[in-house]
Amino acid sequence: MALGALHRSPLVDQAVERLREQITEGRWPVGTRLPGETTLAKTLGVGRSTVREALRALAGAGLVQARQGAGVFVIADKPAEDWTARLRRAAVTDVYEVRMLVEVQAARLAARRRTPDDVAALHAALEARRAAARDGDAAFVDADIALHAAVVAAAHNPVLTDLFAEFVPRLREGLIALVDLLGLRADDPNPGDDVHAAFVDAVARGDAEAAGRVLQAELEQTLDRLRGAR
Amino acid sequence: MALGALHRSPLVDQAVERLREQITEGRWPVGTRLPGETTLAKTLGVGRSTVREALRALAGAGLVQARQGAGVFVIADKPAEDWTARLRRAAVTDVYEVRMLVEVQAARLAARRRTPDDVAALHAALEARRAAARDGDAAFVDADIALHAAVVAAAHNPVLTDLFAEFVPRLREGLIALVDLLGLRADDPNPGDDVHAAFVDAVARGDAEAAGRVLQAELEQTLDRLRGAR
DNA sequence: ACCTCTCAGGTTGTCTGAGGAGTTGTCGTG
DNA sequence: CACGACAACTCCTCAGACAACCTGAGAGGT
Repeated sequence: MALGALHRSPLVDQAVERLREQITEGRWPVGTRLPGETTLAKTLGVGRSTVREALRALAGAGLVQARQGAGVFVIADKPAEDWTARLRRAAVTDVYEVRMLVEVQAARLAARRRTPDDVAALHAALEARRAAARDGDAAFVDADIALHAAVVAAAHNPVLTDLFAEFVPRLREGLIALVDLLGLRADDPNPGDDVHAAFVDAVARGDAEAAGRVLQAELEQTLDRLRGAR
Repeated sequence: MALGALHRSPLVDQAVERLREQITEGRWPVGTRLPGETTLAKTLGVGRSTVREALRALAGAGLVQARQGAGVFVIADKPAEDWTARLRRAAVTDVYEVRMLVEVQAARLAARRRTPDDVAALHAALEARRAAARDGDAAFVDADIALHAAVVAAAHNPVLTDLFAEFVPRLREGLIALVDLLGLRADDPNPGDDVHAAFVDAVARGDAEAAGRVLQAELEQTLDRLRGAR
């Protein structure tokens, strides 16, 4: 058997495949407990270590979760769900609105938790945004987003930082289109500089209230423009 | 050591974390070979089988690939994981904090946009939460989360709704553990009922300010408890 | 009848030792 | 220089042992 295969695949990989199939096909629905390792070893015809490694691989893929003393449980039945693709499908205004909700609160947190390093990074990002005034729309939007990302980073919550990062590609798309469509930089190549400076200053001072208020006003204005431009 | 849960994490998970870090931080760039199993076992201070399982988990996540006789090679340096997997790896407190930021703002939006149908759904969810006071901790937490999800839904932003849904599994886990650990329902089987009622009322009245304030106070209290229970 | 405690059985977690199978670089030989 | 044998490395698989842990059943008390 398997004469045609150039490489006989390791037993672990075969076990992973067989287990994954049975999970996606609903033999073990989400929430149920899998048979014990020794049982699986017998039914699959392999050693217990092999079964354990196969289960680890599935755990790494996010399909199962082991709880010592209790068993191995199915926690998902589909390989993955791409959140960035989900955002791409959504309306820009919806994405931007959520970004606003998140970032305004993040700014409040940042004003309370920022370190001297954060403040330095913020000022550097503000300067970079000014320097990008000479460049094209894409580069300017990138610098703008980098400044906002620096604020979020100053909140010191890894989940928050990663969440914002998820939004970046879609925001970038929408903002570049907006700048181009409305000619926002026609007369002033560096729009919103004063607002951003005031905002950075509020975070640096630790004034959570002002930081949230200024940022919300700025983002709401852009959101209105996005709604109008649709 | 406090990898992010309320229980001690297994050695395998710790090994996975340490290896993942070093990969994402560029110590072993894409394409390079990792040290051998025995070497890793010595440097990580664990047994060989533990290292093997950790490597399997990373392989399942798509970060490395093993070739018999040759070694284990890095094939990607960024997680490429879906968002729920990311949340599962994060600290409960970090996840909860972001949830708080998002939901407080969502509540403000909901107070402005809620329809009569939304209000009816909110009242139904509140009743369901009261009815669940008789049930076990898991059922009660489910009812509680369902109420909060109903509020987010009333904001009428599909991205926001889906985002909250991503948080649910991790929140559920953490909250059930918290309720159990602190015995929150020991004397009162329906804790926080008055606060939730006031909150639903504020949204129904369209009082965005009150809705945000009440919810923030409630969530902050729980967050403090989570931080203390760690 | 209800509650609490104990305990036994089953489960995953971890380590060790032993071989098998495959790859790769070295080294001697022509 | 070309080539084949080979040794040293790698991962792969199994078996066994013990520890840590969870769960449910049953004993015992209230």
